[in-house]
Amino acid sequence: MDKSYNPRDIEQRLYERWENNGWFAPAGTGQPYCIMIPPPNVTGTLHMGHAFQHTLMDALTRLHRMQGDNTLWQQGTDHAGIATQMVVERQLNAANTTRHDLGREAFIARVWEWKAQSGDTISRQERRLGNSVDWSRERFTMDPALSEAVTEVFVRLHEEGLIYRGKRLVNWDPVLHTALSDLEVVPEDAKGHLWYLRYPLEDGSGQLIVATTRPETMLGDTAVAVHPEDERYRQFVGKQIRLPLTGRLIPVVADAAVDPQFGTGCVKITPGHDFNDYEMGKRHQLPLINIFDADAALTDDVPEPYRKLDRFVARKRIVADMEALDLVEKIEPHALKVPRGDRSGAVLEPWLTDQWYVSIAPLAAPAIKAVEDGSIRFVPETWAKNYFSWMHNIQDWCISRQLWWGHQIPAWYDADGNIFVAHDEEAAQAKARAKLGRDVTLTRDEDVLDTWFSSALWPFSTLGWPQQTPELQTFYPTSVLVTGFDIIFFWVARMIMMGLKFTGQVPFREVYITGLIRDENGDKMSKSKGNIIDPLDLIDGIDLEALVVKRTSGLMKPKDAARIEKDTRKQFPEGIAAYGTDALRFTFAALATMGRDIRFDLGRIDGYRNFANKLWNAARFVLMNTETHDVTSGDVQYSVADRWIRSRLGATIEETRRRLEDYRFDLAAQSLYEFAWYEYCDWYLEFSKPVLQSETVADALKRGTRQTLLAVLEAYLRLLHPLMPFLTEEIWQAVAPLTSVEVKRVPPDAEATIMLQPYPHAHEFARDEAAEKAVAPLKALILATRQIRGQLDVPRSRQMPIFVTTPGDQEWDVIVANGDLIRFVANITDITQLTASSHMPATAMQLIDGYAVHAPLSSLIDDPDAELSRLAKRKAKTRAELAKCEAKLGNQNFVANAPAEVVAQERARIADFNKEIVQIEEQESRVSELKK
RNA sequence: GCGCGCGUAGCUCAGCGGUAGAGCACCACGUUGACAUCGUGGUGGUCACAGGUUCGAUCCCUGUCGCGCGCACCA
Repeated sequence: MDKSYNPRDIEQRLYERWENNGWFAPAGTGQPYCIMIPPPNVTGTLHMGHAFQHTLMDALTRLHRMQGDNTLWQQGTDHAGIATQMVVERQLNAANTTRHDLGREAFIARVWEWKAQSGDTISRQERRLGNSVDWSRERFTMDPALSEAVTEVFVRLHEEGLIYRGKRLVNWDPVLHTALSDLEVVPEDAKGHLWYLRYPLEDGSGQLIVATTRPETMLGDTAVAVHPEDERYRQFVGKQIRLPLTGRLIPVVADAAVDPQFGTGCVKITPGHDFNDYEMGKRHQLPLINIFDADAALTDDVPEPYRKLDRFVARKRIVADMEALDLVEKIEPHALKVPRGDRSGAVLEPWLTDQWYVSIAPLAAPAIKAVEDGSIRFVPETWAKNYFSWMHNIQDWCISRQLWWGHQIPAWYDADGNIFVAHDEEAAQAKARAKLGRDVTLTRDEDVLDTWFSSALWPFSTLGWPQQTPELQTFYPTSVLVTGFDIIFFWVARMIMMGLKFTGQVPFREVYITGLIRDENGDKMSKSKGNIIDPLDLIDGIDLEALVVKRTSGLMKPKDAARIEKDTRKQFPEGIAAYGTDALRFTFAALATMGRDIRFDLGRIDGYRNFANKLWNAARFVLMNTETHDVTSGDVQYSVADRWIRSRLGATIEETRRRLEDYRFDLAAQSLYEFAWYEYCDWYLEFSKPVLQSETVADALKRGTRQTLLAVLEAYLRLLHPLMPFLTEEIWQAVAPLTSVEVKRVPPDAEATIMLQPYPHAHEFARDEAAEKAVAPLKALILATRQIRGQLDVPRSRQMPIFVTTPGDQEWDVIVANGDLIRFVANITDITQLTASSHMPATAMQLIDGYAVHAPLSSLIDDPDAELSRLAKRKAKTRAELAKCEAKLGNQNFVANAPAEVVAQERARIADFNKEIVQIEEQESRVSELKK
């Protein structure tokens, strides 16, 4: 092995080997375990959020595969209708052409080209992240088989009356020229105005003043409404108003939906362009006037001067004209929410169109029940609340989109407007013939389905539904869905509804909701903010110039470039270092705390890269001390240290397994980190050195230590593998052959891989209380000696003797038995038990856990004050603690009410502190002697 | 307006009724054969604030403040 850990050298090579051996495909003989990847959009590349979630999914997948489960991680991508169409349209615009120039067929061909390219990029990224997805089963939402599932679902829902075509107001995107579902509307805070307009009564008896944020819609007004109880206006109800600018007569109606407190209490009613007004219009049988076209410009149904004007131009014009007529009472500033499309950012317009809808209530009821009765469990549970509140208020789902890229709706129309929904044109024709008794000319609906319609089927469409395939029977319902809270409504809820509807079973048993990855300031990462980090740049590194170019090119608003460049240069003056996939993955795991967004902190990945390097070097140490020896045959004797580290590994296995089961990847990572660094490397490797380097230690004992070094490392690598797949495989390949563990190979003549070895069980490394207890005095003495050295600047290279007192004789026996070890690790000459009659030279003293360690230092004679000040500090600390304890025990209520255990513990502490103070004071007087 | 989350060391975050933790940063010392991507020691905290419950509260409850998010309203 090389002296330094270099991830670049190992990662790609290993991934190819795993993939080429087909080890990602389900092959376990145990329970089925399946995770459906949330299919990334083929709009571009994977971002940090993907990399994060994929790390967790891969960890779970690898864990279960090692446990022998029949494990499938289903890979695939999503066609992402609007988003992808926009990307390709933008490319066309850049080339000074449009999709309309190309025509539908050529345009779609063009999108397929883009899909191939983007899909390749995504695959490459997945591979670099080490994701053990089953590539042989990769799916795309517009694959023929998946499209067939979409058609099947559409036809069946239509047959049951759960899909219907309706004419009503929808959220219309006047830039993209498509309808959107409610979920795709993002209300944005805006500063606008409230215009108070005078509407004269037809009989000349006065006027009503209406307040509106959208004066241009007055051209479509068909009533003015007041609250029925509103005394101010009761007399006007039923009268007619002469609508200014148009001269139309509209009634004054009374409706309880009017808020008398708002504005003047009079509302202009525009049923054609406002959801509330639409409802009110229905209640009062008001006519509906459509004043906007698909671009949200005014139609020919308005007075001539305003025709063809854009809505915002028309607004100015109308306000000016009203002012000229002295019909504007006043204008107030007003904060409002403007509805914008989540993709285009355009201000949406409520618009009357024909669209397809899913009748949602019958689907929602069982989906609510599934979460209520625990068939599906949210982790963390708090997200179930959000799910319920949305599901209880859910509205019918508008599924048709006026786009080209997507699943075309399987509906055909004849010349009379009859609708025939069927799997294909032939079947539609058959239906027409059955109904009309003759052949007719059919035209297919041009619209496509909301992209989430096919995503909703993903858990079963990828497994072959509507066919009852073996895969479907084996892997459905899937085990867990790992995704972000931002798509609970878009995706999770809809999968549950569709899954229950078409398979009769839940699509997954658990939903693990991750936090969102944010930048170091807590901002969402986005291209326009210029704060995106490509996960591959963390793996491979990137220099500053390349990073700046990457962040500033292809911006929607090119003028952001200067700011982005400045911020980037400030934050990454050196660019980004190459950390490797394992370090990135471990960082994601360590940051994956429950129910909290994640600020991505480069400091963390730095630390975990170092961790990888630490393991690498620990492995080198183990190998260079074991490779040239026959470790597996001959007598074996285990030292206290050997038994201790085995016991600690057992505890770590237990902890890690438990944490992974709870989806506490952060705590699993922490337990793995702490064991490797603070126990195995910091202590056990040091303990092993005196044994291995001694010329007098028995071979059996050396063999015991070598076996332990190897066995603990080998099992630990398996324990860590789900989080750091590459490093663990690379080291394991070198380590496993030296151990006596039975290596699993499938088939028997196959190459060995850590991927398919069993995940460690705690019982393989049983707890050894006696060993754990025995190591405590060794650590205490070594730590105390180091503290003396550290605080008095005594270099480690300077040997010295120590005098010690122990809490009891047992501990002293342990110290005697392991004297060589302590002497070696702490670089000590002699260890002498301190008795009342001991004669000591000038010493520095350190107390720790009931042990006192004295180190004779000639330098103390020159500077006793250094020691005295250390002692004074320690005494103050001890006294403070003592005072707290005494206060507690002085409280009768505490003694009476606290558990006996706690009271006893406090009493013991008081005794310990008192003993410490005596020891400190004795030492103080000894040192003071030196000053004389 | 309803709901949710968060506020712990300079920074990023664990913890959670009984002696406040980690990484990074910082200070001092140190290259002996695993590792300077390192080792050893150290500095650093009224656990946002105020009440309450409790023998005991960073932890449980109530309220306040601050930050973020979702839903609803929004003429």
